[in-house]
Amino acid sequence: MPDSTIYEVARLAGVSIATVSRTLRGTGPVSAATREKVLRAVEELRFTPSRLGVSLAEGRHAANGIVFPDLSGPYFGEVLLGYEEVAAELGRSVLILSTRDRAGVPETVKDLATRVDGLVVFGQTLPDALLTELIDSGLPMVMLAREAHPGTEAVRSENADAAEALTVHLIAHGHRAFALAGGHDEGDVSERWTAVARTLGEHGITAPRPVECPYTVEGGHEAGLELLKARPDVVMCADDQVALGVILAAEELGLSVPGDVAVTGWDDIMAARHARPALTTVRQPLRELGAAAARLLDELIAGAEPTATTRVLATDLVIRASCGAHQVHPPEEQ
Amino acid sequence: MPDSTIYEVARLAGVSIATVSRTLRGTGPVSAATREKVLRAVEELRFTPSRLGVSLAEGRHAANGIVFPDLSGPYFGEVLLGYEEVAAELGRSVLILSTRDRAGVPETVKDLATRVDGLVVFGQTLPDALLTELIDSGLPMVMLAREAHPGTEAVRSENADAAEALTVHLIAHGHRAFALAGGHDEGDVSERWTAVARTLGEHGITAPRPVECPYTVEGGHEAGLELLKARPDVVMCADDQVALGVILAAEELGLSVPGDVAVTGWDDIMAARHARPALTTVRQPLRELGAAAARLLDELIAGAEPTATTRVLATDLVIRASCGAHQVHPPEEQ
DNA sequence: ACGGGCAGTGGAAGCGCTTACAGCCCAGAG
DNA sequence: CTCTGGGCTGTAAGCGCTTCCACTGCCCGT
Repeated sequence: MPDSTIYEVARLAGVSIATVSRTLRGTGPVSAATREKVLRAVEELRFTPSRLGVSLAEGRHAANGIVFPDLSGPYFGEVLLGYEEVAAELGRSVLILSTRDRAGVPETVKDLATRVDGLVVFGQTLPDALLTELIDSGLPMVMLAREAHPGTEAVRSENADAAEALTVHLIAHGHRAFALAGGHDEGDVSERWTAVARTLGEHGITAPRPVECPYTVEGGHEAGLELLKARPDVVMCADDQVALGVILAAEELGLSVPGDVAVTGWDDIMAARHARPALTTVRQPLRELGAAAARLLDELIAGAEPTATTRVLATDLVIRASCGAHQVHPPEEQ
Repeated sequence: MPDSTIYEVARLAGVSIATVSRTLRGTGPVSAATREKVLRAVEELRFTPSRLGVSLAEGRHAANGIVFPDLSGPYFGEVLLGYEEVAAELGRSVLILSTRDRAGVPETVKDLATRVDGLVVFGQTLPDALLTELIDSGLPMVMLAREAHPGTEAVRSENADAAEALTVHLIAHGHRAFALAGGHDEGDVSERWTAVARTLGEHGITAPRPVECPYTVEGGHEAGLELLKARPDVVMCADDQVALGVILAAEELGLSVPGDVAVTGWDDIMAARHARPALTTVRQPLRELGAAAARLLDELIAGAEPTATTRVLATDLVIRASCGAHQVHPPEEQ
């Protein structure tokens, strides 16, 4: 049962396609009688305008894209959720593209770009050259979890202050031998490590070099086994998953957390709260991140000039047991 | 800088748009010299064919949709990842739609339906009437985590056998007073409860009515507070998040898990492994679920007749500490 | 009684592409 | 030296919709 077209509706209603279009979109005047005929025909034919036709004529897709590396952890999923929700409110569909471990990303992204009115890209996901090419093509873009590129808007969550606060907290607990798990030379994580290093320096402690590892439990586990040989007082981790892996490694090595070694994460994923020991971490407003990106993109699509400004969303330090602050909290609310 | 069209390329290359199209798609013969001219023009104009034009002419979108309730837990994210990966391999984009707590779902779904060649729908997400309407419209559809609807294909993971095995395991551990957290009258969960009830019956145990609750940690927490008043031996939960909530509730009530009460989950999400006690659960092949759905949908789109068959993917019983089997496992691999 | 204005409608030109079909030209066969 | 058959290319007809513009009556004011 092939979908009916506006022509069939027009014929059945005995009017022109122009009138059908006007009736359905509420643009231009249509007499009550005609409107009635058209609606009856639409009903009978179960007519739904072809998106392709509409988009081609309107010159817009009414769809947004988003590019992210992965969806495995809770991080991207939450952001995506916030993004999709706002996009839906704004009447736009959402096309997704995951790049992790995938070949042919540039081609796929370019294809995606032809299907949307604008694109949100997670910081470290796309090579700079590709980014520039997309921007130059005039596609509205917003960057997530990274500083704005010229010609874009950006939104990320606060890193430096929280990192400093966390570091100060750890120092106050008497920790001196720091280890950092999960390195990266750009984006959110590097900002945090920079702030950590500065803060440590201010307290006369030499900052260690972060140990590279994938942002997964397994990655943290391996990095942990390596790092813990040096018996640090505390391992600060790039994210919660890495931290969970480090805790696992500590258990394996017979080290108690936080007794022998403290561990901290970042993000405050669900598992952080249920881990034992519960994870000290920094809560990011993940959903708001996605929502903000969707709104910024919408403005850009609506014609706003890109200002290359980076919005910064506030984060919260969440102290739990894994850092050695033994205080017990009442059950937390969602 | 508006994108250039095939007309401009044709003009610049001094040929017709038909030749440009043939050159770019590799359909029909084109002389080497002409090809060269065209490619040079394409290069110079940075021409990319408009997806809209192509799709309208081809009569297909080269895009798939997927409808799911939420992306908060790890469950849907993993499935989505598997889906998107396979869809990308098949050269199709993915449009997503989340329905959780959202008004106007029918309209939004219908809009989505006009943008894709086929749709994957999670079981309990859409009302039956809407489902039927979509199927009747001729849209290829596959159901996820639910029995096939007439006119569709379906894929879900095994429930009954695993539920029975889990129940038998718990009975063997001496548990007799069962409680069930997280009810639902359709889809995966109800299949599990049915199998649990049957198995309990075969052992002379009367099955309790499942207590309804949202499939979240908070939902499990509340249900747990309620359920645990009756001091069951074991609480079987609809999924891992609910189980984590129940464990939280038990802690609050001063009950030790699994000492005073055993708890089991379902899904084997990441947090299940890192919870203390680690959660006994059933592992679902989430990514494979999504991948299988994508492949089935592709066949349907390619013209295969829907058989209303439900594929069943195998699951694994994962015994950890929370059910009272005190054996210690070596660290698990991903 | 007459002209202006406007509500209501249809015609037709795109939007950017694919592809059936027809035409042209040239080499090789007869 | 014709004739034929490819190889290559262009023309044009869609694909389904929006919207500008022109046109027809009809109501009203004067």
